[in-house]
Amino acid sequence: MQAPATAATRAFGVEFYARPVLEVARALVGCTVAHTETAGVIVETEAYHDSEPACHAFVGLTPRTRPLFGEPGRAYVYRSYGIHVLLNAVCEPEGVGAAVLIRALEPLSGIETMCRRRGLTRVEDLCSGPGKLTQALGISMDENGSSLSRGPVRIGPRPKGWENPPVLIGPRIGISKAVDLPWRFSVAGNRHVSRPWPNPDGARR
DNA sequence: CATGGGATTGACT
DNA sequence: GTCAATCCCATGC
Repeated sequence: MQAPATAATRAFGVEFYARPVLEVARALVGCTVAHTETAGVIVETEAYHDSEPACHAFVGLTPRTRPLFGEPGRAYVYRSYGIHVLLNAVCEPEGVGAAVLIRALEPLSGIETMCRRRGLTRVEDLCSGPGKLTQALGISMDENGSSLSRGPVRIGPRPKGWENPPVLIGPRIGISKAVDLPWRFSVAGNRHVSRPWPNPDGARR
């Protein structure tokens, strides 16, 4: 008996991540992230690379940045502002410090569990931010360095209907260095993106 | 060993 | 719009 091919049963191998981080950041939009019984579709990512100062790996190899310089396809998980946990996918060959920050998901399964973990009921509030989605999926610092191919956190291909999402490219959010690099990728018009893009005409929505 | 700064969020004016 | 919460860890003495 063959089990149904769910998001949790297929995952990318190391070769998916062992290439330029900008390429992976773009490719991950529309892909799935799964942990325990919860899963979502990636609708927003950002790329970080040790050649630019916004990346933690810019300072070189330290205990904190060790996973960033390690094997591609592993999770780099860290605590932000003492409160939130952020999930990254390590990219490029070993020795290069680079990763893709997963910034927002569209919930796919386990939504009741997500609501319980978040203490909320509005679906748009569950995973619309890097700290929110780790809470909704139950991802903790324990997952730092773990394999995104074997789990417990797994990232896999785009589900049906997500084969070719419209992707917007722009500057990254919430950083104070290298603010102009257009290294943020998001699904155009998606309601689960962490923050709306500024209107070209400056008008508020 | 002491200090300071976040790849954020939610509550509040 | 402003602001505080609170942990990891890099840096400097």
